Amino acid sequence: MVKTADTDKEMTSDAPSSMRADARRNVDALLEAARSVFTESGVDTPIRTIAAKAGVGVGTVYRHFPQRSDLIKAIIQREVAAQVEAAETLSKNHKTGEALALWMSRLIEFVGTKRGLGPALHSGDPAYQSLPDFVLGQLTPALHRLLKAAAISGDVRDDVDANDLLNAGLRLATPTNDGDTAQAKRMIALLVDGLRYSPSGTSGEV
Amino acid sequence: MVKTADTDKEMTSDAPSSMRADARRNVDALLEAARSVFTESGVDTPIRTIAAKAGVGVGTVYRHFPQRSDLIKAIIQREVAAQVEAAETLSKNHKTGEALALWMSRLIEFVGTKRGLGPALHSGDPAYQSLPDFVLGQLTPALHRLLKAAAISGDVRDDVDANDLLNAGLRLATPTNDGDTAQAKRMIALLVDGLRYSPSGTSGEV
DNA sequence: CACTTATACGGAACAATGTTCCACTTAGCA
DNA sequence: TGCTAAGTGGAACATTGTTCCGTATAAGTG
Repeated sequence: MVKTADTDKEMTSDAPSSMRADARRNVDALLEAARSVFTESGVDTPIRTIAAKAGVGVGTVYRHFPQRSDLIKAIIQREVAAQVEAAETLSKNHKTGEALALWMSRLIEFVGTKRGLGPALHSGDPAYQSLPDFVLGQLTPALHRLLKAAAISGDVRDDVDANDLLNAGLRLATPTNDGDTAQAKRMIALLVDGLRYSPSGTSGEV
Repeated sequence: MVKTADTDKEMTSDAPSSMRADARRNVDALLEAARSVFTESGVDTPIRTIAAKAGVGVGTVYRHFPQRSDLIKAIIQREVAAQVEAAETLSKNHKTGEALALWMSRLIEFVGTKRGLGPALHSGDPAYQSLPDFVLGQLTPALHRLLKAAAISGDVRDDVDANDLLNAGLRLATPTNDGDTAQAKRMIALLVDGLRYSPSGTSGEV
């Protein structure tokens, strides 16, 4: 279910047509190699391994993707876009609160796609530095809209920041080492219930 | 298995008296060096650096602490014990729900103590492998008691697993790269509010 | 097509770090 | 004092990130 019917033309989204033919070919091969390696072995797989799988030298990898995060970004672009689109779709087909809950839950599949992506997002490792900005930058506006709509309709409280919620969601969505997502589901659900709780009652302060 | 009365003398907790004097000296020096290095530079500081700071060779480090996590464990033992003790103290001085909330919030200080400890707990890196088991093993029973008490008194719902909650808490408690804990506080508070919400639809909402 | 050149390539080379191994040192003991 | 098992230090090897540069070639140009 991950792979949708791609047109068979590789859409690398990273290849300005001004690029030399061999360069383009190598970029494509790298993306292809990285895609499979990231899924199987994780986003922290050695560069040499990816280079070998793509049949190029490491120099070529660094030429096109100076930082590891650049390679990851190129690869998860689709997933990020899909997550953003899901916000649109969900809000059309569900009540605001439910749409929000479903979108948050969908973060689990988003993060689960590439092994190690979750930890990478919060590790602070300089090799991944630009990843959080990229992901948060894309997803925050989408979540913001869902959250605002749900707040206005009264499905959830209105004192929660989209950025906080997204960060929390991404942290909880990261699967456990053994790849089990059941716990993630429960934790996300618990967090979402926090949105439904109205602090106006008793406490809520710590 | 609770720690029995530590005296305030340097309690390395890793030094059976059967140990040779020089070995004991080295272990102490290592713990001292590691403690400061972990706080300043993070738990992923190179072994060589720690060895140098302690004035020993790397072989000596590996002799006493075969895995990096062994060194970390020795160092955070106090903090873990303090967090466990806090459960006791809090439940004596607060209502059940409040005690639970405060304890969850205290995870932020616990995790914030050593730079990089949070990510290490969830990274899946084999060098830290035994850490999660160690930490969860100590903290889960404590949280379980708090959670159960709060559920019985009706302060929180009763369908949440202590392990799930602890995992979630630890993930959310991990500070952002810049060391800001404000967001962590808000996220934890939101999670705790999820405990107060009753999924059956009625009772939780006042 | 032959020639030129900017572009790209590959991989050797260097640096940082984890980890092992063993010749040498020394604490504890008789 | 001398013996021996325990402990030490750091050289040596393995892995990986990253840079650099001599070589190869795509794509124009005449």
